[in-house]
Amino acid sequence: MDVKSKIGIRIKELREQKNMSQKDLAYSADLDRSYIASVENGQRNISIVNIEKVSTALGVTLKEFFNNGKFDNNSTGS
Amino acid sequence: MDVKSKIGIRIKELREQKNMSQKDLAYSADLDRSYIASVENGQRNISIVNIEKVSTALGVTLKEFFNNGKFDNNSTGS
DNA sequence: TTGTAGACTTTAGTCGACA
DNA sequence: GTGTCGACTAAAGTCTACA
Repeated sequence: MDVKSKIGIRIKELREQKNMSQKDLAYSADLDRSYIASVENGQRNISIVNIEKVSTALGVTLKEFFNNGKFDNNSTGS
Repeated sequence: MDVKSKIGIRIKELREQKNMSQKDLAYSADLDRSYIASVENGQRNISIVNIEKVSTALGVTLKEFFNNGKFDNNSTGS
């Protein structure tokens, strides 16, 4: 599984834990809702600045965001 | 301090631990050397795909990359 | 060995609309 | 509430070159 998908799944799981809609998250992170949708579906290569915005909106630090089994192995080839 | 600078410092510290030059890292991560330079100096908003490439080239997982005091607090406002 | 600059191509990210 | 599409603007990332 590639990083874009991992990030998307992580965002979605944190968002649902907070009972937020994509619209809520988009507003709170100051990003476009349709963009959040495509990121969650692993279609977009999100930048670090926006990952931080989303993390903040979800109430976690970057460290916490990445402190998850999904990120225990990189998908990049050797 | 903003995320772009934190990422840059983190990359540089890991790179120096491995005794790699920017050129080595660029080659290994399949990115441009001048680009690595500007990322290390906090001038670029690197994307997640490239963060993973760099992490892999540096021999750490994404989890390890972000498992660092610098990422304990987000710089994004409230 | 690293920083930066300029010109370039590709993609991130916005916005409105509709299923 | 979410996915996607099309058209748009801003910015990522490449490449060559020189201090």
